[in-house]
Amino acid sequence: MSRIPAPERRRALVEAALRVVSQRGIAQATTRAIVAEAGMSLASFHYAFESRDELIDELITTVVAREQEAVLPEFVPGGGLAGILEAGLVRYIEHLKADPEHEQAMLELTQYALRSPERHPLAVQQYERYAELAERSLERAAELAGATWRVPVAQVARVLVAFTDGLTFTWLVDRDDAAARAVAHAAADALSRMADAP
Amino acid sequence: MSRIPAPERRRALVEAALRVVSQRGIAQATTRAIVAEAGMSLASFHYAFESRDELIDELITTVVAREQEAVLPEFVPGGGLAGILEAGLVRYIEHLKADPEHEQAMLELTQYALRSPERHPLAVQQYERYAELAERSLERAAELAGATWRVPVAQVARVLVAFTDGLTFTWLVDRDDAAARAVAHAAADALSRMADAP
DNA sequence: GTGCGACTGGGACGCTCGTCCCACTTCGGT
DNA sequence: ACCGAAGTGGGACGAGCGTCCCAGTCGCAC
Repeated sequence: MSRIPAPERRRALVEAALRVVSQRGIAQATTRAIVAEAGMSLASFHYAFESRDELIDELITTVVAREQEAVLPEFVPGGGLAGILEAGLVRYIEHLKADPEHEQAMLELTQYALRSPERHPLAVQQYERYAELAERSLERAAELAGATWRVPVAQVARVLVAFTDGLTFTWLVDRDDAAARAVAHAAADALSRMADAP
Repeated sequence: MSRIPAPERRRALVEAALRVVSQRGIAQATTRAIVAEAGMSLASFHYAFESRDELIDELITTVVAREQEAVLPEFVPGGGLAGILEAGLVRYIEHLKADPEHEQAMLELTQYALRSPERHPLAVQQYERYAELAERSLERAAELAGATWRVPVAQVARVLVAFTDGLTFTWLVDRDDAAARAVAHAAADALSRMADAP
């Protein structure tokens, strides 16, 4: 094995861990499985990280920080605010269908963090980040539609996050695209009513 | 230990397993933890069950079959359909707050089932059951409000399940009651628009 | 009361887990 | 050229896991 400085190795291990969690679940993300995925020896793991817990924590923070605005809204001519929001959610569904394992991994990491008191803040952070991204999308959508939010955007954002979560979870179970679109439609409808049209 | 016939022991073990999963998560629900919770010896476990997997499967089916219509709607004078639905969802929030660990356990069991191909059908069954319960609640709500569903109720039910799931998951993370009520309000609003008032 | 099948308890098995140790190799600065 | 620090590899550790075995004990039918 070629020599790799520790910080770079940390990054490689985090990436490998994400792949293992996505493909096999967090319970199967053992030090040995991660190291095998990264093509390293077991000793390298504990040279780069104090413990498995330290890696999992870094995995969560890394992956949350990297989260993109997946549902950045685009203008839909004639659709109004509801149409723009629905189009955004439909695009999220496409993203979900393209990489279901990633979203499943996110959900699993959240639930994992929820189980230990010292990791709970990580889950809260994760959802604050989601809310932040949702907020930006909602502001952009209102701007495109020429509408203004009647309710504080931060509050609307939390509703959007909850709707997206439910959409994701149920789709992961039943893989029913039509049902997901129905949820997207209903959610967009509900959200749009929290704004005033110009 | 007094002598207990195997079928009864199975039931006791399933109950103990549910308590362990609720309190400590499915990863910690080891055979030893479960028998300790049930106050039995380890050998009794494999006298009643072939394997841990068999118990987990039975735990999931048991707990799904037992699921109640938690959000059975009541008439809310002057509220209309949206009001009735929102009241039902608010009652679900109360139920969630009263026993968060149980709902968390449900979510965990679903995600666990999602991870192995032979268990995936259990998760699907679980959500079919949820949809069925949601359907009955929606029919009852429409009846109380004197409204009729414009969209097939089964389809509305899936949207309700998704909304409830999102509500549950996000509340488990942030424990924000106000945000949960906002989601309930928006969800009820969206659902009520899938029906025609009389 | 006696026999047999149902049930019990303790201990042990083989395996995998996270972690650690230590001899070894490589690299950059002098 | 060399020396100390940085990085590597294999093997081992103790603990915990699911599962199994087996000698023992109970209760019911006869």
